[in-house]
This record gives sequence, structure tokens and C-alpha cells, in this order.
Amino acid sequence: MVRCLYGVDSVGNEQTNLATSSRSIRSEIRDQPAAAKKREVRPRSERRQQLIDATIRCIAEHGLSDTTLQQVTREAGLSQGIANLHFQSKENLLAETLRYVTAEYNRGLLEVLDGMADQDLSSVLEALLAFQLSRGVTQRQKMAVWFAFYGESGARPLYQQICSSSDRQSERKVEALFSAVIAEGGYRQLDARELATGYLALIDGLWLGLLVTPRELNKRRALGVARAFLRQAFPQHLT
Amino acid sequence: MVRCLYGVDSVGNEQTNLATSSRSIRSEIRDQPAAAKKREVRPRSERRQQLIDATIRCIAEHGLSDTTLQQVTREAGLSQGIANLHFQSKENLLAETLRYVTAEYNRGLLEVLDGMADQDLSSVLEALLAFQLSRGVTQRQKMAVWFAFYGESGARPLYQQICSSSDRQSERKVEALFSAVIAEGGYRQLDARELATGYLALIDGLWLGLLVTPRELNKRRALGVARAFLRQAFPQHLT
DNA sequence: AGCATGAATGAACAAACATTCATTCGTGAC
DNA sequence: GTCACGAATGAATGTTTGTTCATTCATGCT
Repeated sequence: MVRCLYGVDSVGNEQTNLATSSRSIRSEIRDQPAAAKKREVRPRSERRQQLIDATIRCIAEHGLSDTTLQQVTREAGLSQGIANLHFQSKENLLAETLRYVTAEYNRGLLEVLDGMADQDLSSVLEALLAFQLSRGVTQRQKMAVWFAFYGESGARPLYQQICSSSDRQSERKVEALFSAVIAEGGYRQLDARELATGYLALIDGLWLGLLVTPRELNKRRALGVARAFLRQAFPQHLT
Repeated sequence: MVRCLYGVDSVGNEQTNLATSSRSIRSEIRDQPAAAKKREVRPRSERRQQLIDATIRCIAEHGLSDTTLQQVTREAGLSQGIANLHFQSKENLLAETLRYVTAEYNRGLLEVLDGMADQDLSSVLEALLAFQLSRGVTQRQKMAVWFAFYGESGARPLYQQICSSSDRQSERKVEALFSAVIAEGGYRQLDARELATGYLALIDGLWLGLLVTPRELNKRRALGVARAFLRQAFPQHLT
């Protein structure tokens, strides 16, 4: 999958404008005529995004512990030193990648929850389910990155901090939604906070299952499980 | 638990029988007199376990990607080359560590579910909850290792395979239990398989929460959330 | 057109790494 | 007590890694 999104540089899998001596040999091997890579100047933000995207693909393919700057820069079709130029250190590039992935997710969640403030609550609940198990969120690439960092967060305070604040944010949003649903449905003996914690933990667990045991759990079944959870809690709001 | 059990070697945190020159300096720094390390011959299985335990501690402390053989062997109080002697490669040591952790968990789960075959189902459900959120299972060290490997499993077929078979095993056990509970309670419209998937995903998610956001989620609350899930499903069996 | 700026490059470097293996020495058999 | 076996050691090795920086050159301004 990694390669679906490749830009034009897909040919330039390896650096081509190097090693005066090997240049000729390499161009002979390739069927396409060498395609000497042009040096392009692009704005800082674009380069940073390009590197973050490459980092995501590398982590998904090789795992976090086997991701090297050489792989990342090659994947981005750029030169060795550029990661340090734009991110100072590998450590920082990884942290920014994690920040990007969590921010992207939270932005999506926010759009669903805030963008539907005027709709009826049943629809919002359905939209929440649909989003959290949507193609965009559950694609292997994203989940692999997500859990790679989660796994390391036990030892890295910075990762833990980034993940924590992301989690807190989404938990508050979902809790607010559940509170509204409880009020509307008159559900007794239901604690919005506890329910939100449980629901989000369930979603996390389902994502993990999709990543680790894709044979056992597919998206359709995961959606069924998550919906069953909400139906048990809010029977009037889900059919 | 692993390191509640620290052996005598806790003092020998660093190699002491090395570097002829630094020996004297080091013994001056230490309050205890150098404690020159004796070469000990121990059975293969014991050494392997010793190294696996050290690996667990290293992963928990430094993360999977920053765990080196030097750290592991030092933590074990042994010499450089011994990890390769007993495990051939680092890769293999890590895989065996993952195997050990999953096997230990599954053994515990089995003890709870099979060992209480004669008890009433309510007690078994309570025991299941108690086990999965027990001190032994939810200690940071274990969870850190668990999720470190989970995170990498997207890129490493071997890890994925080990985790998968562990998951499948526990899921079958829990599903069988839930089937019995459904039959006994006459709960209609409840699918044991779907419920088991949901319950185990919830537990996974709660573990992740305990690891990543310990400030937000503690064991007591996690237990409350998990019990609420089961109570919703099996109201007659949990009070 | 010519120039100044700084983004981009990639060869070079030192540190860190897993792995090897000649050597040491504890242990059980006789 | 002697010997032979092999577990344990740790210095050495070759590779891989992140990082640096002198150099190149695309770009916008005058």
C-alpha cells in the first residue's frame, strides 16, 4: 500500500545524482534513462510534511525500531542530511510524526462531533462509529504508527505526554456526547464518564485486534462489536 | 513481579570483573568492597530465564527500540556474548521473550478458567475480572513489554504470529465461558463470540490506558469499567 | 544579467551496535 | 587428585547508525 500515494519521484527510489563513477553503470541497468534528479527548493512546511509522510510509511513497513533516517529520506526521495536540517534530530522527527498522527485523528473526531451539533443524537452516535472504524482511520499504516508509539510510550515520557493529551481531548468530547444521550434517553444508573472510558478502551482494543489479528477480526465485525456496546447502553438510540 | 524477585545480583548492576585499570577506582567508589564477580556455571534453562527476565526489565525501562544486548546482559549481571550463546541472535531472544510473556499470561488465564470449572459461573466471571486486572498482570513492566511487541507486530510477521495464537487461545476460552453464562442466564439476543471479542478488546484497551494515561485511569476505575461491561451483558450474574 | 541567500546535497565521521571466537575456568567423572 | 568437557567471558570485528558540514545550485531581488 505504501506505494499507492507515491508522487512522481517513485522512479527515484534511490539517489541518482551521486557517485560520478557509478552513474553510468546505474543508468545502463535501469530501463528508464537515468532520470537524473533535479534539486528542488520547496517551502519548509512542505518538506516537513513530506518527511513526516515518509516516516509514517517507514514505520508501517519496517516498524519503529527498524526505521532509519536513511530509509525515511530515501522514501521521501530526498537527501541524507535533510531530516536533520528540518527536524534537528531523529528523535524530534519521530515526535513530530506522532504529533501529526494524533492531531489528524483528533481533528477528524472534532469534525464529526462538533459538525453535527444540530443533528439528532442517534445520528451523531452512528457517525462516531462510522468515523472511528472508517477506512481512513483503520488503515494499517495509521494503526501501525499509532501503536508503535503507544508501545514505546511506557519508556518515553514525551510520547506518553503526546498520547495522553490526545486521549484526554477525545475522552472529554465523547463524555459530553454520552452525557447528552443519557439526559435525552433518561437512562438511569449510567455514568457518562465510565461509559466513555469503556467505549474508547473498546475502540482501542478493536484497533489493536484489526492490526494484530486481521484474520480473526475485520472491520465489519469490529463495527458490529462497537455498535453492540452502544446499543446495550443506549437501546433507544440505536436500532 | 519479575523484579520483586531480584536475586543477589542486584548489587552487581555493572560488570565488576573487568577493566584491570578501572577496577581499583571503581572499588574505591563503591562502599562495598568490589565484590569481584565469580564465574558461575548454571544450567541452560536457568540462564535463558535469567536473560529473558533481564530483557523484560530493559524493554520496560528503555523501550524496545532502545534495548541493546549490552544492556540486557549487564542487567542480568552476565557477560557480553552470553545472549548469543543461549539465544543465537538478538532477534531470537526478543521472540522468546514475547513467547514467555504471552505464555505466562495464558497459563494464568487457563488456571482461572479451568481451575474453577466446578464453581458457579458468577464466581468465575469475578475471578476472570480479578485476574485480568490483578497486580501481576497489570504491572507496568509486563504491559510495557506486551504493547512494545504489539506495536512492532504490524511490521514483523513473527511477532504477529505469536500474539495471534495467544489471542485466539484466550478468546476461545472466554467465549466458552460466556456461552455457558448465556445458557444459564437465558440471556436472549446475546452472541457469545461477539461478546467475547468485545470484552477482550475492552480489556486490551484498558491495559493500554493504564500504561499510557496512568493519571487518568487507575486499576480501580478500570476494574469498574470492565465489571460494568459484564453487568450490562449478564445482569443476573453480577451485582 | 548578476548577485546574494539559504535550501539541498552527500561524503565523511564517530559512536553504538550485534556478533564472533580464542581463552579462561568451574564442574563432574574417574 | 587429574582430566576433559563445555559454559562463560570479554576483547575484537565489521557493520550500521545519526549527525555534521563544506559544497552546490535553485530562486528571487535589484
